[in-house]
Amino acid sequence: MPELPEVEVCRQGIKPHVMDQTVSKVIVRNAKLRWPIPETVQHMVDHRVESVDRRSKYLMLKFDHGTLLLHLGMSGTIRVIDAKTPVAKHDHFDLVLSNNKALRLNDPRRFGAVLWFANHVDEQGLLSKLGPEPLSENFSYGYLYEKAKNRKVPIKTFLMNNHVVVGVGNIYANEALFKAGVRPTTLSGKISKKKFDQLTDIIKEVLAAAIKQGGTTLKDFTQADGRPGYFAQQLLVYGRAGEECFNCKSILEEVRQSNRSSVFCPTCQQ
DNA sequence: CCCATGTCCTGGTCGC
DNA sequence: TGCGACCAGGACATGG
Repeated sequence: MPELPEVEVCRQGIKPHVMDQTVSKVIVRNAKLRWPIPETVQHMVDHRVESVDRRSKYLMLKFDHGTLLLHLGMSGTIRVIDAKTPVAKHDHFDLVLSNNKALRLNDPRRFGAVLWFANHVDEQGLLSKLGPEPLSENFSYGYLYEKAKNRKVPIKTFLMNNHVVVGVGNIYANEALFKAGVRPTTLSGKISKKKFDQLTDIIKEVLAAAIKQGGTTLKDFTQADGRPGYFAQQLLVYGRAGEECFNCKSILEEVRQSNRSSVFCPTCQQ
């Protein structure tokens, strides 16, 4: 569920409740996430949240003496709740705040992460090799073209590589390539600068549109099954293999690339 | 049994 | 041959 738009929506949603609050308690119910939750998360107690930022799909809560890094993995969700809300299955971590609310992480598959870094988080290896934010000015015309020179990896795999650009997951990679009329299997190094620049615009548009609708996801989030469907209606190719292309009625095809499914229109994406 | 929105790590390949 | 960049696939855990 968490692609970049949802993480950004999550950030915007939790920020007003968390900003400037002091941590009163840190509860670790299950430390076994992607990496063990370190004991040092207790260092947050009695310190104030100074900012709520995002880099790639990482949420960053900054304190005067360090940074809490949160990643939702494949199945994580974060909610701001009353601190006394009964614990549910897979509620692994709470950050209890002085306003009697808590930031609660639920993550069935436990691919997420909760990490504490004293001082400068940006120097850590996790963030140091990441490509530009797709919605920033650093992701500009010419960037993808230069980065793709001499690369033989298929464009779909290229776009999903965090060292190239962050936040483009499987769903949005499929969608952006359809909108750009580029077949996912096309070798990156063979794509023209013009087409790459067009793709740059489309990636920004698709992600921005998804963030805009993300509010709905957050609002519906407390519902029983919590499964967001907000983007499902918007998807043009993802999950639609075997169905008709909305543009030309051809039957959409599916291939597997790097162990992930790619869906494309054989007519519109030559 | 199949599949699944992420991403780190390993080991192999390629090209200079 | 060496080295570094690049790349495919495995691994993680749970649920539908």
